[in-house]
Amino acid sequence: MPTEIPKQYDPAAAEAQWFPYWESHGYFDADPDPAKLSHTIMIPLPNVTGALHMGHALNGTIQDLLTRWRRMQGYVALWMPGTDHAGIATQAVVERRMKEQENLTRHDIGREALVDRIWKWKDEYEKRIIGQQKKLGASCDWRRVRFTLDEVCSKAVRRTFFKMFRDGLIYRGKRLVNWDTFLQTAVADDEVYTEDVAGKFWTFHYPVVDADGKDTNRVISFSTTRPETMLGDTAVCVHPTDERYTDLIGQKVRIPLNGRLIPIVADALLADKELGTGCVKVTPAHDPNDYACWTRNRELMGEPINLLNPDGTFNENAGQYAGMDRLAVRDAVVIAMQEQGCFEKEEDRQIPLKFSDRSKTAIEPYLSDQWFVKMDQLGQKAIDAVKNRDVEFFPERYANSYLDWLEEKRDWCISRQLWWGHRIPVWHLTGQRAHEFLMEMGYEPEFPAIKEGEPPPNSGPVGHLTAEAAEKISAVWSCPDGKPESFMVSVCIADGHEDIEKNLEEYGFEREPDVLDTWFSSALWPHATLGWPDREHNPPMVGDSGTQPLALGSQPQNEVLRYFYPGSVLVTSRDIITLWVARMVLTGLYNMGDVPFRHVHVHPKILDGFGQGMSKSKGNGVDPLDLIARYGADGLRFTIASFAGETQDVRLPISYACPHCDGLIPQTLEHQKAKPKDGKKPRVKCPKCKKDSQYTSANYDADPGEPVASMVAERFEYGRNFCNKLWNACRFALMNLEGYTPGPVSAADLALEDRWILSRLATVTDEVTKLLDKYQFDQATRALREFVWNEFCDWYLEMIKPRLRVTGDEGTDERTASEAQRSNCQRVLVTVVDTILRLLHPFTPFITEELWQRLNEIAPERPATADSGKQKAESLTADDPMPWEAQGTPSLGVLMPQPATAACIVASWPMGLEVFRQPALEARFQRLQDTIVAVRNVRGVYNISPAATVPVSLKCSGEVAEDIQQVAGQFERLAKATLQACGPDVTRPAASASFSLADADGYVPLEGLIDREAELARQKKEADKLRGFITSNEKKLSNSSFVDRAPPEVVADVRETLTNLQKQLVSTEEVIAQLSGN
RNA sequence: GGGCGAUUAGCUCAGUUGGUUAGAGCGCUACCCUUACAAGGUGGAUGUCGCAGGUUCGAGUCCUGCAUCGCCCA
Repeated sequence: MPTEIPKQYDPAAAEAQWFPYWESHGYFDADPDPAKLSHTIMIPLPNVTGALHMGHALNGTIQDLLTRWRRMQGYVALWMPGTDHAGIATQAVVERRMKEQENLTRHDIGREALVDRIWKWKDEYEKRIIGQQKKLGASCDWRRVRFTLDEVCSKAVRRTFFKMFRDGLIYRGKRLVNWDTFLQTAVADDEVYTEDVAGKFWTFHYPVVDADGKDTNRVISFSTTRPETMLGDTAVCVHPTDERYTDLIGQKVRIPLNGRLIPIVADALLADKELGTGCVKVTPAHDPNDYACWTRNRELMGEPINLLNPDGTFNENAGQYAGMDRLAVRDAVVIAMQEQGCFEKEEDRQIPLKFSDRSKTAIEPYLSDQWFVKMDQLGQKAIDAVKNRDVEFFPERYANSYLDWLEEKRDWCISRQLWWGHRIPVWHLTGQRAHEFLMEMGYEPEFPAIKEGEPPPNSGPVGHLTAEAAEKISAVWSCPDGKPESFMVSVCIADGHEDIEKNLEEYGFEREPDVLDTWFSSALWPHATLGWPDREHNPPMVGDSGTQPLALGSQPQNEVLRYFYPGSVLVTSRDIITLWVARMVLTGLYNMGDVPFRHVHVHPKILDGFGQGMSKSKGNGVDPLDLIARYGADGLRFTIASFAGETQDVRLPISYACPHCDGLIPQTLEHQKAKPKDGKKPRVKCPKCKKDSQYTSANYDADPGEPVASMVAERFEYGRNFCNKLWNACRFALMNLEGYTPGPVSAADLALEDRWILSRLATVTDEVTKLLDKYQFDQATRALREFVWNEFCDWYLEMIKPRLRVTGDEGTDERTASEAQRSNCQRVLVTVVDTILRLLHPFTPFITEELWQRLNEIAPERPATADSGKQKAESLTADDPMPWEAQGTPSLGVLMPQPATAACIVASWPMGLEVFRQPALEARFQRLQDTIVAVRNVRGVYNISPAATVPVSLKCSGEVAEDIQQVAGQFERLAKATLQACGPDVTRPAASASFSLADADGYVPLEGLIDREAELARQKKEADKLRGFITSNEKKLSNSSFVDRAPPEVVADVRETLTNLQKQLVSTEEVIAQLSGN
C-alpha cells in the first residue's frame, strides 16, 4: 500500500478532493457557541468590477491562514465572505461595454434596465470571485456570504442614513466636487489621478475702474490656464503686502467679456507675490483654491457663479457662450480678449490636469448639491479609539496615516450621481405645499435663512415631526428668501415604511435621485453582515427563505451579531486605511457603540516586476488561478506567506510560458499595455522555440482555441518545491510505518536524534505561534521551512534510517531488539510528522490534509504529550486562559497514544511540547553537525568520489568524544566516512586533510588523493581567515573602553570566541608546519 | 510642499533592543539519477550593505544631509 504514494505531489487532485470535503463536513461553519471564544475576520470585500489578482490572493491567504490557525486553537473562527457593489466602478464598466458593443448609453435604456444589466454583471463576477477564493482554499463560512446591495446590507445602510439624518449628522450643501462630465457624476478624490499634459499659459489683464465704473488708465495682469473661467470670476486677488497693488485693494476691475465689475481683494493664502504677476483671478465655482478664498472673503465677492452644465457645456451664466463646450469657449474667450486688447501673452507649458479614473476624461471642478456626513464628532471618536488602543495597527506606523487623515475632520461627501447603488432615502418637495405639509404635521416652521454651501442652520433637531414618528420619519426644511413658495422640505424615511413613502409621493414629494457613495455601505460591513440593525433574528444564510429563528436563549435575539462583534482583526492593504478602515471604526462606534475590530493588520502590496502596483487599469494583474494551476494552491500560499512581513512591498517579475515548448518570455511594459489592433491580438515570441503565440492579458480575452502563453512567476517555485519536499518526507515516513502500533514512548526509548528533533520541534512550535501572534508570516514560513527541510529531512530522517530497518534472523535476540527499536522510532516519527502537518496546515491546507488522511489510515492513534492531542478549547470559556497560554507543565516527557482527529483542519494547534525543550542538547547536536559538515567539506574540496568511504579521526576532549561516539554510526550515512579514532590522544596522520572546529580537530587521511600543495594552500587560507577574526577580537579586548563599557556578557563572549579561534589557529598552524616540513 | 517607507549578492528579499569578517531562495558552478525526494543530494564562487558626514569601544542597524524610487496627503 505505501508504495502507491506517487513521487510527486499532485496539487490539483488534493485541491479537488479536500475543499468539497471540508465544506460538506461543515468545517468552515462558524456558529455562536458560548463555551468558546470567537475569532472574527471580515473580508475586505472585493468589488465585483472584475476578477481577483495577486494582491487579493495575498490578502486572502493571510486571512485564511489566521482563520485556520485560530480554528485549530479552539476558537469559533468566522471568516465572513462577500463582495462590494462598487458603485461608480461597476456602473462605468458596464456602461463602457454597452457603448462599445451596442453603442448605447444609459439614457437610451433607462435606470431600471441599466441596473438590471449591472446585476447580471455582478452575478457573473461574484461567481468568478468566489470561485477564485475557493480555489485558494478560503475557509470562509460560505453560508454567510453577503453583498453590499443585498437585503440585509441595504437595511443597515438605510437605517444608518436615517439615524444620521435624524441626529443632524447628514446635511445637503453646495460643494465644489470633481465632476466627471462623461459619466456626469461627482467622483471622489481617490477616484481622480493627475497627469501632466501639454497646455497653454495665457496672460491677460482687466481694466481697473473708478467709483463710477469707468475704466481708469490702470490695468491688472494675471495668468491662467483656463481662460474660459473668466466668465465666472468674482474677484481678482493680490497679496496684502504686495506693494505693487496695495493701493488698488478694495477697488474694482471690469471683466471685458461681459462687463461685470468685480473687486480686487487681498488674500495671503491664494496670492503669491513671487509667482507670475502676483495677481490671480478668482473663480470660486470652478477652482478649489478659489473656492477656499471665496469662503474667506465671501462678503466682498458675492455668490460663486457656476458656468457649467453637467455635460460640460456652459450654461446661461456664460451669456453669449451658453451652450458651447467649455473647450470651445476657451478658444472663443482668448480671441475676444485679443479683440478687446486685453491679451498679453501665451506660452506653452506642461499643466498638471486631473482625470477621472473611471472614464479617463478630464475632471471639472463643479459646484453642485451634494450630501455630506459631518465628521467633527464622529471623527473624534474614531481618533480616540486608536489613541486609547481600542484599535491597534500592525505594523504600528500605519496608525499615523489613519490619525492624520481623521484629524482633518473633513466632511464626507456621500452622494453620487449614479444609478447603481443605495438610493438616498430622502424625498423633496418645494413650494407652498411643502409649507403646508409641515403645518399638517403639526409644525410651525420659521423661516431660517440658509447660506449656500453651508449646512442648514437648523439641521440639528429640526427633523422630528412628532415624538412618536421619530423612529420613522425625519425632516429638514429651508427657505433661503423667506417666501412660502421657495420653502423646501426634505424628508427622510426609515427602512420598512413603504406606506409612508407612498403617501409622500402622492402628496407630491419626489425621491432624491442620487445614490450613496460605495464606502458608505462598506463602512457598515463589520456589523451589517452580522444582521444589524435586526437584534432579534440572526441574519439569513444562503438558501434561507427568511430570517433565522433562534434557538439559544428564551428571548429572540441576534446571537450572531452579539457573538461575533466586534471582530478580531482586519487584514488589509495600506491604501484604504483612510477610505475604509477609518470609516468602519466610525460607523461601528456610531451604530454599535464599539469598534469593529481590535487589530488592523496592514500587509505589503504585490507589485509587478517594474515596481507598479497591480491594478485592472494598468493591465498588469495576474490571475491567481493561472499560478495555482502551475504551482498548486499550497505552493502559492506558502510563497505568498513568505512575502508577508512588516517591512516592504514585494516585486513579482512575471513571464509568459510558451505554450509550445514551455520556454519563458519575460513580461515587458509593452506586453501589459498591448491591446488588439485591427482585430488582431498581440503575440509574444518564444526565444527558445521561436514560435509566437497569444498570451494571457487583463485587457482582453484570447481567441478561443488559440494556444495561449500563460503568466508564470518563478518565485512561486519556492513554495511548490517546499510542498514537494514535505510530500516526499512524509512519503518516506508512510512507507516506513508498516506495522506501526500505537503505544507509549518514554524518555528511555528516545535516541539522541529523537530528543534533538523533539526539542527543535518544541522550539519551532513556540516560535511560529509567537510570530503568528505578531502577524509576522514571513518569519514563520522561514522557521517552518528551515525546520522541515534542513533539520527534519536533512538530519533526522537520515539518522533514523538504520533504526527503521529490521535486522537479524527470525526469532533471534537481535531481531527482537531491532523490532523494538523500529517500533519506538516509528512512534516518534509519527509524532513529529503529525505535529509538522498541524503546524503547516494554516499555510498549506491541501497537502497537509492529504497527508493527514493518509497518516490516519496507518496511524489513527498517535503519541502526543498530555496536552497536545485534545481539543481543549471545546470546554473553554472566555474567562479561562487559552490552552497555549496555560503554564502547566506535564510531569513527564512521555508520549501517550491519542486518537487523531478525522481531519487536519480540525486538529488542535500543537502545544505542550515544552517538556522536550533542551537548549543544551541542541547546542551539542550542533557540534556533531559541524563535524559532519567539515568532513563533507573535505570530500567536496578534494572531489572524492561519492562511492568512496573515507576514514576520519577527531582530536577532542573526552566529553566531546562521548557525544561523538554516540553517533559514530551516523558518519557513514551522513558523510560517507568511518570514525576511526576520537579523543584527546589522537594525532594527525601523515598525508591527511585537516579541519579545525571550536572544540575538535579532524583529520582525513587521503593517501594518494591528497595534493600537498593544495592542502597547504587551503590551510594557509584558513589560517589567514582565523588571524583576521583573531585580530578583530584582540583589538576589541585591548581597547579599555570596550572592556569597561560594553556589557560584561558581550565581553565574555568575545573572550571565549577568541580562545576558540586561537586554539583553532594553533591546530591549523601545526598542520601547516607538518605539511611544509615533510 | 508635508508625511510614511525603501535602497543589502546577477534576481527577489531577510537581517530582532547596535556586538565575530553580513544571510536565505532562485540563478551560476563542480560532482552525484545513493533504496523519500533531480521540484533532489553534497560541495563551491559571488557584497565598498545608495552616497557623504556624525554619534559610539563598536554602525547594514542610531542621527544629520544628499541622491534615487514608491505610496499617502495637500
